[in-house]
Amino acid sequence: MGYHLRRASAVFASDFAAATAGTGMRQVLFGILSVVATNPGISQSRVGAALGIQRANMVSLANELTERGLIERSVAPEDRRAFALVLTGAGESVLFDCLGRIGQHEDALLAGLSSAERHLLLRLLQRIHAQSSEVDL
Amino acid sequence: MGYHLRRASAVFASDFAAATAGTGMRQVLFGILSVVATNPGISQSRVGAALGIQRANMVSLANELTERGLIERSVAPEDRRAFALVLTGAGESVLFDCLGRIGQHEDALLAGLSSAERHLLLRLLQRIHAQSSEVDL
DNA sequence: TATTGTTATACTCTATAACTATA
DNA sequence: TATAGTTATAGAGTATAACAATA
Repeated sequence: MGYHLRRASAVFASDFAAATAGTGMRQVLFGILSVVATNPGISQSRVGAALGIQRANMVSLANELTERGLIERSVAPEDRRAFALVLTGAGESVLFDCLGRIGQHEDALLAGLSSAERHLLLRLLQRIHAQSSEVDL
Repeated sequence: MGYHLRRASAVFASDFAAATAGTGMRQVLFGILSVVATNPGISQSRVGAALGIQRANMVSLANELTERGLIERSVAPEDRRAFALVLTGAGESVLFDCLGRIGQHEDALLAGLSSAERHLLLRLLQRIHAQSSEVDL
């Protein structure tokens, strides 16, 4: 099972790269943007916990998104150790653009599966990684 | 879907590491051993094509397995450019040992899924990555 | 004492280009 | 000319340890 998950995941990963070519997006960055979009004001640590990214590795990723003007960091009022992350307008556009591109490509990849099979697959995968996730957002 | 595949795959990857701790095995190496085991005499390139590993990256991986005494390389009689790979006795033991460990751990990870759900998940994953695979062995 | 963010570091994985020897 | 294996190299992802500021 681990093997097949690994291979299927690799197929989607290279498809992601093809779908978002030219946008400078990567799977990790896209994941961060998504989490920040649905949880405005969330801290770096919490994003990392949700996505399985270590605090130390979140730093350069958050720097990258900040330097590109896709997110903004401000000191969290209730905890001055933490940064509150929010999407900028540009960040929202990039996220929206990528969601469209990825949706199209994923539809093509899943063309061989019926709608019922897709939903089933999605739910099974969720059940697998939900067990092991620190935080669910 | 790409996101959930990525996360589920990561869960199995870290479980693989835990299951095989101390054996020096990694997912890539294990994959190579498996393919060589079921296709004795296969060439490095063919292994790479089956597993999605580039020729250039196969070199150091095959070196590593050879230096550990898990596989043997011999010049292929019908094509002197290629190496024919076979498992050594030690390679078979390691593979067998890891298969046992991984089986146990995967059973635990999939405890929440019925037998029917596991088979379904496996078949759906196979159908996804079979489309994009160069070689099926 | 614990946690947030940070720096530094190292290892694995992956991707590309150029070389050699065989075909 | 095409392919198998090789070398060198660079980028991305991930993991750990140690530090400052704040809780």
